[in-house]
Amino acid sequence: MNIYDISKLAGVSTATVSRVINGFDNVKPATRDKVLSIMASQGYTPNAFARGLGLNTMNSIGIMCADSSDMYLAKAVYYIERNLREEGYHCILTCTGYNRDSQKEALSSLLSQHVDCIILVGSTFIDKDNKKNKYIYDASDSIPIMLLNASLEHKGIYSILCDDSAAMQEATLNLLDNGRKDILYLFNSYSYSAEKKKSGYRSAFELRKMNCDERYIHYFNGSSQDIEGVYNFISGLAEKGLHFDAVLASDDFLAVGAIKYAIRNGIKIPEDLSIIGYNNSVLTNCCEPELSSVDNHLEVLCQNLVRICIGTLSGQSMAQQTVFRGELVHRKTTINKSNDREE
Amino acid sequence: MNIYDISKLAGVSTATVSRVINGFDNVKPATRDKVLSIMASQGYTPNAFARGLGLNTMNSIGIMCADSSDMYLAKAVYYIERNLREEGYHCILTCTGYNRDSQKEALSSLLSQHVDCIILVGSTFIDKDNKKNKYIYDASDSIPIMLLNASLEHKGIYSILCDDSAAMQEATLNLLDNGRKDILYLFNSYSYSAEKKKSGYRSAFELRKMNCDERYIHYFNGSSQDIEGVYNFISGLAEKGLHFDAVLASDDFLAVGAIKYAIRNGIKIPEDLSIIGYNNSVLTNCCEPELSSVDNHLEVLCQNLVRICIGTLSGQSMAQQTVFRGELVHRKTTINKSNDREE
DNA sequence: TTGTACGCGTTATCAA
DNA sequence: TTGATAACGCGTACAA
Repeated sequence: MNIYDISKLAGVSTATVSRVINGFDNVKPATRDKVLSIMASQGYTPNAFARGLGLNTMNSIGIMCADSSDMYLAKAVYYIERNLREEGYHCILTCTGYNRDSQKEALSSLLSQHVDCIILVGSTFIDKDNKKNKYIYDASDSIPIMLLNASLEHKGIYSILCDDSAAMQEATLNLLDNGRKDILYLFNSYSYSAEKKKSGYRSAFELRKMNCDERYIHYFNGSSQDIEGVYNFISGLAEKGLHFDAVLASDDFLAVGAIKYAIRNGIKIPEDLSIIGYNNSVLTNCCEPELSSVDNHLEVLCQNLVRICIGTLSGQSMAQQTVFRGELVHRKTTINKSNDREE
Repeated sequence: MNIYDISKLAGVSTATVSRVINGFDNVKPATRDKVLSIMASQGYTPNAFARGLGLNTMNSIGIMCADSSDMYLAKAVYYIERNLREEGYHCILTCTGYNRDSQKEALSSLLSQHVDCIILVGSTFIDKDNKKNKYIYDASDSIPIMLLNASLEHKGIYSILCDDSAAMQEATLNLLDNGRKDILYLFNSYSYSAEKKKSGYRSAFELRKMNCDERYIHYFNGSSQDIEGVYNFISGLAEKGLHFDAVLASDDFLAVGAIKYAIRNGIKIPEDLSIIGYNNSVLTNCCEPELSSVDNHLEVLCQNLVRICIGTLSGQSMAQQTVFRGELVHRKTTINKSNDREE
């Protein structure tokens, strides 16, 4: 069943059927009704491939993310997909992993699929050595590229992010201003976003004219599922003589490991150990005491990303960089001398 | 740059270029090399839409899931996407939500995109009233439909699932055989899979010639993010006089709520309260004590789903229903008199 | 308001 | 081993 069949049944030309399909108003109402009823009775749907060939688009958008089973990335993908779908686009999801070659391959695969736009979810796709970002710059010559939680300055690249540095600085300041001296900083990635967080931690010390001791900054090289591993990691640091009265983590799961460490060693939270996580995920609610964490308003980020994406695709000129502020959400693992806000 | 341009530059016909592209062997090596080098130098890629129009496929597969930010579904999507990508397919993801009309709409949207196959992730798409599953049966007339964690008997529908009933029965038996009398059963869905779990709970009592008291079966109507809500829910049941010495939950987050209840009320786990969750998610590791949970081997399910999917698409005759067994993973919230296996 | 005819870029069939 | 050409099904100038 194609447009020819419909046109014959309706006794009109394919052009008229096409006009009806695409809602043009220069069709006599009687003709339109007849065509519509025949299309309905035949259950006819225009062939998407033929349409794509002619119009050079199938209204599809590529979403790249390293690991859509990661809680944070999964949420991002979810928000983005829902918003795009409402706008009539469908999403091709590719989980690339963290290997750069796989990521490049996935990108060119999407390009060869002729998607209208590609969204890079998370900063793992950006290289510190800017020359190595050429694969992204090249892609942006053919279609718009959207970056979530990362930033790259280039025509055709649109960055939507939370100021992770400021958010982490705020969290660090909260700890310092509540009398914490030895803040263990845990991170598990060297991505763009992760480095920003770390710089926020450091800058807080500068701001308070304090020395930021590098011995308190530690990289956990393990899976985000392996909370027991985090516990062992922290225990190891303590056994080596490192003393700390606070833990600040670049991800909630690391902070949960710290809570485990405190509970198992009879350390009081938050009196003797304050703990702050990042992402404000469900993990914050599943431990006792509940974890204070930085919320970077992912849903808002995603809504704006889609807004800018759609705007760009419809030819409007949109902001190249859009930055939001994160927010420290206090729960039970921090002392909050100002106001003890509850969720 | 299209196949005509390449053919001109190479001084051959488009047919020959097409043969080279598709790796046919009836091309003179010298010709092939020339065409290949020209394609490479021009950075030529065949137009996917034109190819799709001719072949009536773009090697794309639709994945429907209600909520890809749900931890369990996110993992499923991840495994499926990775496996399909390896086989040369790309995935169109649609997050439908739990509303049936939205789900139907998403399904027909995928059909109109001419995907090669549709995968329904999770049993929320299946209706207890089998007549209402017509939309799935209809779809299966045009392309294969794969069901993860659900089952429907029909030509063109392939079901891959874990025997949730048996797994839940095993978990219940473990509790009963360790002397638990009053097992609170918590669930949060009426899906196919959820009903199977519940029936497993009930059948365990039958097996032990015990009475299954319906007053112990409770539906939590809230978000999986709302662990505090679960805590309140359980507290409410206790305050109303319900006594229980075990909690069995259809999802880990419900079980975590039970752990909170025990901790805050000074109830000893597992001595005075045994708790078992379901899905064996990361939540099992982020609480203290760590949660025993049923693992339904999601990765294996997904691998097999993709295997069967690919087989079907390549014309092979594949199993209509494939069932795996779940497994109770003991951690710190259960007594395991047989063997205390650790992860 | 409607119809004709061509272009979109492939693949596949057939003939050479 | 190669080439000419007809599909594939739609959108759209252009003509009427």
